[in-house]
Amino acid sequence: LSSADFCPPPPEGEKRVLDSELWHACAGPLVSLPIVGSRVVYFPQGHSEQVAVSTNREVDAQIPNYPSLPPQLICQLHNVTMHADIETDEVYAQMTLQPLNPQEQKEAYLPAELGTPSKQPTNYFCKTLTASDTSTHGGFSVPRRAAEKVFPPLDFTQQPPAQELIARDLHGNEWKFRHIFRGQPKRHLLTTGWSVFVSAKRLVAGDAVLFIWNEKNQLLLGIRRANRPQPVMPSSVLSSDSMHLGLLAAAAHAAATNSRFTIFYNPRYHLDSCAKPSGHDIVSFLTDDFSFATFNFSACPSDFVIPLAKYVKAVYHTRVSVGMRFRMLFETEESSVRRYMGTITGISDLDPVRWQNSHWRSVKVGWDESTAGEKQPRVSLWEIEPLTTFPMYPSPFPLRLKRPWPSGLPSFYGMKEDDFGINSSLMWLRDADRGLQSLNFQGTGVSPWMQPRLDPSML
Amino acid sequence: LSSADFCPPPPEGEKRVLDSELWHACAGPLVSLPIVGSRVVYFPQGHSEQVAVSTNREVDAQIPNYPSLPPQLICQLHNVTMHADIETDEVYAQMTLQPLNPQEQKEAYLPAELGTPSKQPTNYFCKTLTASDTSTHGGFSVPRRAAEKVFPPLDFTQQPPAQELIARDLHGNEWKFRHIFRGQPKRHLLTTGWSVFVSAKRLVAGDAVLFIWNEKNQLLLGIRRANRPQPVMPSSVLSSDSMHLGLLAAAAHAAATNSRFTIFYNPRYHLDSCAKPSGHDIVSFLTDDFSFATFNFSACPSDFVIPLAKYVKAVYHTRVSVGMRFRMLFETEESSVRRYMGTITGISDLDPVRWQNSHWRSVKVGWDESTAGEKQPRVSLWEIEPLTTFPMYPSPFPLRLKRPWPSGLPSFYGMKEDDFGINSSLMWLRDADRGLQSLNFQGTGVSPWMQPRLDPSML
DNA sequence: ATGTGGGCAAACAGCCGACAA
DNA sequence: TTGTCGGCTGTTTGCCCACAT
Repeated sequence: LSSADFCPPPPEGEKRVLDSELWHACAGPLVSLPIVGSRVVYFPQGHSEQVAVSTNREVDAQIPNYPSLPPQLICQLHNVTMHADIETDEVYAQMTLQPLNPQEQKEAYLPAELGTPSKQPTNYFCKTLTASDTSTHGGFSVPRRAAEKVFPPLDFTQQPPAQELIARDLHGNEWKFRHIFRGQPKRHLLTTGWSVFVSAKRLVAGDAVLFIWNEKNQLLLGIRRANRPQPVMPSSVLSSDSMHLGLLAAAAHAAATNSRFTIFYNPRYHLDSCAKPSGHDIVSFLTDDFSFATFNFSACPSDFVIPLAKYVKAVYHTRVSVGMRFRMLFETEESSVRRYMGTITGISDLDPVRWQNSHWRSVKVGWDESTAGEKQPRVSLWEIEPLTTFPMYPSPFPLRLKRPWPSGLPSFYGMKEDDFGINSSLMWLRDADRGLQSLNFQGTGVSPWMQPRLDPSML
Repeated sequence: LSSADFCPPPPEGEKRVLDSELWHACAGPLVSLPIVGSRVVYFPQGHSEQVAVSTNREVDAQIPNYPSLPPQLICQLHNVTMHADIETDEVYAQMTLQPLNPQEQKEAYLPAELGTPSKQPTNYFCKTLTASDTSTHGGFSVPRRAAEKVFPPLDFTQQPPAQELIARDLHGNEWKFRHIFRGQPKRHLLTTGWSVFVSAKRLVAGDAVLFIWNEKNQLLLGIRRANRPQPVMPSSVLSSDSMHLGLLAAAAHAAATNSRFTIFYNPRYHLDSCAKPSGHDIVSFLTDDFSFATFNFSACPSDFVIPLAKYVKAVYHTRVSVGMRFRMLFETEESSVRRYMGTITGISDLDPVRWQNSHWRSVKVGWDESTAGEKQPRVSLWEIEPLTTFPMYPSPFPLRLKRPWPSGLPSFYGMKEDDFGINSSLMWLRDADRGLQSLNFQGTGVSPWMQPRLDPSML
């Protein structure tokens, strides 16, 4: 790191604010963070999953339950800070949550709390590094369109045209590169300075780099490592069991005292590593669907902190049932998004012992494409976009519900709804969740999840 | 790492057993591990301290107490495994502990449970690397005596005498070096292969390397990094608060259910980073001292899992008081040990709120040497070796005790003691601890710790 | 006894266009 | 359009000894 091509970040005060645009670009198009000040739903179960992945250990069955800890906590999101691992540049976020008491949950909140979809920057490009790019033999071959879009224009009166680029990474470090247009045929290359960057970041072929030209005319530089087998280390600080206990204890304590607690969210640990989905029967089923143009269905595969509005909409305002077809967004190799289609094959608790009646990954799914064998066989309601193949209003038949959906509730997010309407909806939500947990369906022979809809008036 | 001088470890089954001798050599002469199967005392408070150091965060005052969790747990040590960080080679140990119920604590145990002092290997040497050693310009200059003692003898009929050495590190990786005896004057050098090792381990001048020639005629190779400012990263997995909660919850749960739990012990995090000790009054005081030749006082500065026998001896069979002089072992720069002297300046709770009546670092001390300004101002009873300047038997005066030390108890570790004697001692120990916790000294104007001795019959 | 530095040769890093996919 | 290669050159690595401490 002693090369002149690398400059440490300027002091610039105690805490430097990490560039949000770059963070999101590195995190990928599917990762969105809830808005500070908004209400979110926190899933200890999902958090536990992430800790399990990051410690590379499954949750020990010995770990006791916290009976007072429900599967989800409605929280106020007090703070979100974006971070990047100093060693690996891995992005993660720190969130401060405060569970809301019933009184606070009643208070009105703005419908805008759904969260802003992760907006990928426009002037950017992302290239997966080739063997030549990472070899010490040469520099970095810049795709032509990328160079023309993202880099400052070269002075073509020079022979050869060249300039010095200065790019800033997530930590604010500056990297200098010689950008030259030469060769036969002509091409854009980064030469001097490139290998210093590659070795400092320990990039290998298959990793990707990412350049952004932002509104302030700054060049930003990020990396996205390939999904190589995670060399997750067993932490050496705390046993994975203790970590799980700590996560649960922190949430339970915060819930009991309505005090703040802090969690780390690592978007990298989304990535699959799940068993193959079982075979599925494709059964068509009818439903209605309260879709609003403003809703963003681009769910993050394993977000365990999601906007409350998203949760409410998915759990209480969307009817799903076995056999129903759906779409879900995934990130492609080229860091764009595409939809995969699948069919719901079951609705049941992921962990009936520890997390009964949790909505976390309660939907068992089968994927249409054979290449989807590595996708999760279980998703959460808010991650999928049910397909509506029939007219939405009115619902053709009530889906085994004894009575149709209570009027007034579907327009939960309607702009014309008065405060009382919103409050009553929230109260109902709370009551319904409470009812779910106290119900015992044993002996009826049918799991409550097999019913496409739980009407609170049935309880 | 693509050099031919490095070989990955052989498969050799699923789990490779790390070389104990090498681990201890890297950990240093003061680090000893309790014996598997023995009884130990576990201090959540000390564990918490280590987590605080490793996460670089102090314990949040908001963290709730676990009222059911005493400051120390008597446990059976079921398993100890030695580990080394795959990135840094930092050594640490994993221990499986099981809290004992009162019945189990009564059962007889062997006096040998004090633990084996860390036996540093005999055929070894440790050298702090110079600028020349770590420069790319040359190799490694081996001290003459070290080479003659640890390396296989060279064939001096060759000109120059040379051989290939193969050394194995903590992970079982093999490193090949050319060992040559040349130069004017003649000296032992490691040339080819050395720089690969230096760069792979990221060694810098000031770090130390360590060669062992063991009984199986294998060459082992370890490193000990200099105490450079720890670049402790904030984990990005779990918040430090949650970690503390997890640690406490794991211990509390294990204590409540008498089930096993797992902790990591990192001898590196011993190293000071404490505030300067306050000024101290040197007050001489008299005491007696039940010293046994078999006892090992080489305490590890911050072990939070210590042999039960060591705890019992220090807490119940050693009288300490303010003003008393003591010695304590420390590791020197050259990785040997030396004694520092000091004076006890106070005895009180380190954390009167969270950990009342804990023996953890209950002794405030002042150090004789001015260079000792960086040493801990607080130590635990079992870490120090009180100096006996007066005849041991009988005690000149009873130190404000209403009655002398109960007969029979001092010979706790005596070989002639029958089972009943041992059992009654343990029962008394338990009762005494319980009594301590239930007592309330408020209003008496004197802290219980200010009394040099707590006689259980006083309670 | 051992740390540092000059001399020197071999290896590597790294810039170039040629060529092919 | 862009990945890889041979050619070429400047820099670094690394082995040797001299010399100083």
